[in-house]
Amino acid sequence: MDLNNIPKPTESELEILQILWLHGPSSVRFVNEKLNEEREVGYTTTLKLMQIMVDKGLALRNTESRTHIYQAAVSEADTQKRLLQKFVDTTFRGSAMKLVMQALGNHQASPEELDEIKALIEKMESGGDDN
Amino acid sequence: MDLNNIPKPTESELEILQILWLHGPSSVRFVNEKLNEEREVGYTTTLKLMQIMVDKGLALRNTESRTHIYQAAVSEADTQKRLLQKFVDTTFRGSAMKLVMQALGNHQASPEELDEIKALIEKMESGGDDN
DNA sequence: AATGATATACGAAGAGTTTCGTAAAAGCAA
DNA sequence: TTGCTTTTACGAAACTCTTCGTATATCATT
Repeated sequence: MDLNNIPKPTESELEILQILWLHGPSSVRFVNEKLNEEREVGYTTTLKLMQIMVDKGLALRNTESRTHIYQAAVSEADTQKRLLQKFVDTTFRGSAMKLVMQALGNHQASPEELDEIKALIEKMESGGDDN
Repeated sequence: MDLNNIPKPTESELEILQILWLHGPSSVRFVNEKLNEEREVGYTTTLKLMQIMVDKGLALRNTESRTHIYQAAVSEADTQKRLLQKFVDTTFRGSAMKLVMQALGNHQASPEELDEIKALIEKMESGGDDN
């Protein structure tokens, strides 16, 4: 696959990335077991997906030992940012604020979390040009 | 398609829904022209998609005149809510607050918008159970 | 060495999505 | 009526994603 220019991960690939981000470099077996805590997936299915991810540049693998070790090749924060951008565009016509309001309204937040958000807003309102 | 139990719209279907939500009941030609403001799409491609959307229950159509008129069969708010829920789960491991923080950080908001959010937070902090 | 377990490689089937060519029907204009 | 345009209907190709069967290689155990 094209070095540089890494594509958007699919649903299944994102699930695997979540595991790699959370647990660090992992074997296919480990990832497959984690996936199977959520839903049934065959071992070779997971293997194939992870091989494709390497091909796409979403993951790297170390083939020194017989059991190959895979790791994420894209960062969680960057990926979230990219996917969020696209999601805001397609689902909220680019209005991040509408999304924020929806998210705040739908999900209940703890007082601590709300304070965190308020703090961020304060910061944005004071030094409110850059970023 | 199954009445009731309407599936999640695909990317292309969502694009079309956006147009229908924004402009109300529309002909295939109109929708196709709007789509072509963004990217090149053939007329029959748009037609086929819209027919499928009727089949899935995502859209309704009036066939009284020769030019059929389509309208969204699902509301914008409900759809956004559904898609947001799924997006939070898959991309932010269920943490709506992380998503909110990201969205606030990435996109610049006007003071008015920030105030709106603050107002919502105040409301949540006072009467903070229901909703 | 032989057996069994575990790993990767390969390829292809099946489902869903997107695209569009072609045909048929309906309306319009000369 | 005869053609030209617009519209819908139909079906299939192209593409992507997911899944898994089968083959092959590697390792450990006896």
